[in-house]
Amino acid sequence: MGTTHLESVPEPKYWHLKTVLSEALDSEFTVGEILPNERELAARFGVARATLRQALEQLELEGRLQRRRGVGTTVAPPRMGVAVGTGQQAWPGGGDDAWRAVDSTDAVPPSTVATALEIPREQSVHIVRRSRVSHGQPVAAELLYVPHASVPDLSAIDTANQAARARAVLRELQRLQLDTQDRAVELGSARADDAKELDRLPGAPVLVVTTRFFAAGRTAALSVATYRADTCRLTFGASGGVEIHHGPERRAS
Amino acid sequence: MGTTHLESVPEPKYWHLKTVLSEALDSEFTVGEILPNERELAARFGVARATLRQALEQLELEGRLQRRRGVGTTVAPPRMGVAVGTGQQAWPGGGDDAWRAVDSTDAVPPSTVATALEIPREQSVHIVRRSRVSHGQPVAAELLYVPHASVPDLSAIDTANQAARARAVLRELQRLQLDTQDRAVELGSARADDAKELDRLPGAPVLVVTTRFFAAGRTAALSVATYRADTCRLTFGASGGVEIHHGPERRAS
DNA sequence: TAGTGGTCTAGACCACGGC
DNA sequence: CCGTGGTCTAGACCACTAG
Repeated sequence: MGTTHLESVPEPKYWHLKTVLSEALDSEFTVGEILPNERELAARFGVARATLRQALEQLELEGRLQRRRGVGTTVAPPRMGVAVGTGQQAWPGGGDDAWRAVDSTDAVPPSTVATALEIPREQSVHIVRRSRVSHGQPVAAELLYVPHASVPDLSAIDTANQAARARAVLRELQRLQLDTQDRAVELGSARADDAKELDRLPGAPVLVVTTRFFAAGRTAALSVATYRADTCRLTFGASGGVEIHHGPERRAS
Repeated sequence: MGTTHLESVPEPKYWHLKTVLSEALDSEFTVGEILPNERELAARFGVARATLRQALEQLELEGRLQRRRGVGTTVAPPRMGVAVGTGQQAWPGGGDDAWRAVDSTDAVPPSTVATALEIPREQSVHIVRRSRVSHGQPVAAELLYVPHASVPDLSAIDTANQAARARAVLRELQRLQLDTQDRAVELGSARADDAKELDRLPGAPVLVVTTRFFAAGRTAALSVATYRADTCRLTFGASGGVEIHHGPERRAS
């Protein structure tokens, strides 16, 4: 990594810096290697630390770097492909699900969720919390909202064992005939509790996958899954996904 | 685990600020309304402008705000749902496609693309540029990579009319039997040219949708589509998608 | 030209992890 | 304890848009 200072160009310094660092990462660093600290990097490039940080932020957003307070900045491995839709539709919690049921509560959902579920405001639903781990890393946290009407036969459950309660709700769900489902993906920022579960700071960028499950002409369940945007590439369809990534860009004129 | 975790963790100022602003947006502002400028807001909340900006950045990332240099900060409308997969598989450019072909060139793709296409490095391919507009706003820019082998009958085309050339490539593609396709979504930041097309600054957060098209046992084409992450919610499946969102919405008068 | 958001600086202190 | 990244300040100037 050279120490050449930056020329005065119309291009913002942090943008140029990001490009330089990106190329250095490609050619001079290996995955897992730790970079010089921010104060030294800033000095080396002749910019303020805030400017250097702006470039690092971008690279972290693109999944090239990983920064951890008290530790340092390391070169991140390529994003892992995380299968989100297998093509065929299926209830959550069935068969070889990648999720682990954490617990379940009974509470009033946010009004936006109530609207999507087509139930009255202030009506409580089952809220199942699940988490997903891939390659030894936590990659997603999910809240699954299930109206009582969708699992009418749910017997009285030992409320002390929350995980068992969660599994019971999922089991009851399987008995319904799944009509269809639709899905949406958008960018969000991690709430404090999700951030903790995902081992990130609050506000970290996440991909929010919202899935609506329809059965018997109703919205039978709603899943809001929060994936780490820095480490995950969400894949849809049969195969494992595409391995397109950063790297030298070239374009015709 | 017997210890009480009542630790009074001082919440970062920008995080608290974001919460306060978010609530204010719900209750005291209407879509399209312009906020006080950053210097005034910072003074009003008793923080430095940089701190205030950190909060605004988050809200913009979540699609709550839109900031335009020289103009001001406005309350953004809810994200628009943008259909990305209709469920059934289809070639790009067929029928009622939401895309507009811009031009086409013949060039060597990035090495990552060459790998995905299973072609040798340094081998040139057709690169079709397309753009997508929704509700009067540019929402996505696409680069479609088509190996020459996929469109062998493409006749000599008037290279002066780039748009016609692009349409010709797409037309030839339809003649192939589409076997299957897979798709991946990940977070990225807009390259300079994409940013310009999307009417955003370079580095703006985007959702990158990579689609691989298989035909005759080969990867016949590869699409890399870049969607504005601030204004778009990508929807999959038959219906229009879910309308999960932050708090109460009100319309401007 | 006036006012906005975008960039940048040179400091300071804090929270966390490892030693 | 020390070194790391995370937060915050109080300025400055630049780039853009609109009247």
